[in-house]
Amino acid sequence: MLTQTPVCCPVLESPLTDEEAESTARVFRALADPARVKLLSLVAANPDGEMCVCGLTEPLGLSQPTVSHHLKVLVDAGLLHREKRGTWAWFRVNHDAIAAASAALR
Amino acid sequence: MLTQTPVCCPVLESPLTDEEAESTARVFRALADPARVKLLSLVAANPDGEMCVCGLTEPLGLSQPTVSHHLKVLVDAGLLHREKRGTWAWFRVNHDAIAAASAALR
DNA sequence: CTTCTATATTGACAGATTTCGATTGATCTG
DNA sequence: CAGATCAATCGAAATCTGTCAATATAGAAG
Repeated sequence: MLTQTPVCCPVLESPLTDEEAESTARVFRALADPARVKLLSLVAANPDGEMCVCGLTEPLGLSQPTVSHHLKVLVDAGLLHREKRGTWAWFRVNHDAIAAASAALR
Repeated sequence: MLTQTPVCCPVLESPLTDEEAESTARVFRALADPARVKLLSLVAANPDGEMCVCGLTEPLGLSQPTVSHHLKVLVDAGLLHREKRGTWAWFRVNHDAIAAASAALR
């Protein structure tokens, strides 16, 4: 259960408050696992810009529940967008959130 | 004991290999804790561009060994540079590494 | 050489994370 | 409705992480 949407704050400009540091670290924590980094790159690299779980399980070499878990972490962090269409769940990269994370390090 | 220097790879361009994903996640893992994000911002915001452990323990509200631990994680990830001068250890932000992490998300 | 001071390391513990198998829920198809 | 398929959730095991107190190390000062 997510209580608030994570927001990335500029890290190098001025000392962050506890809340800002917590919120920023939350986003980077979502990027702190190789499986999730790979998931992001797989979804982003797909020509259609979206993929379903069924297309992600095999290239990751992890079980379906594990992939589902990692996708949830990315969605909760705001880095992926999930859309359920019929039985399938389609994921797209949230480029705004990624850009915010990138900008936080400049 | 660090076996290899972490390298950030562009996440959104093409699917990453296992090694690239591992290496990239390692850098973000260093940013995945509020104490370390705060440490980075404290060092970066300091006019001199460097700080010693003694100046970082109090604003973090953590014990000296814990701060020392977090600083080691940041140094191992290449995000901070440590220079021992006498009894003091001075830390500077490695702006190249930070820029690489930022660029990996573009 | 002894003492003091600043960091680093060790050891221990609690809590979080990763992972899977089994199950559930939801939707499509016959 | 019955069966099949895709994804999410649950429960549990193993591992990793953050934290501190205690100790070690290394340089500075007397």
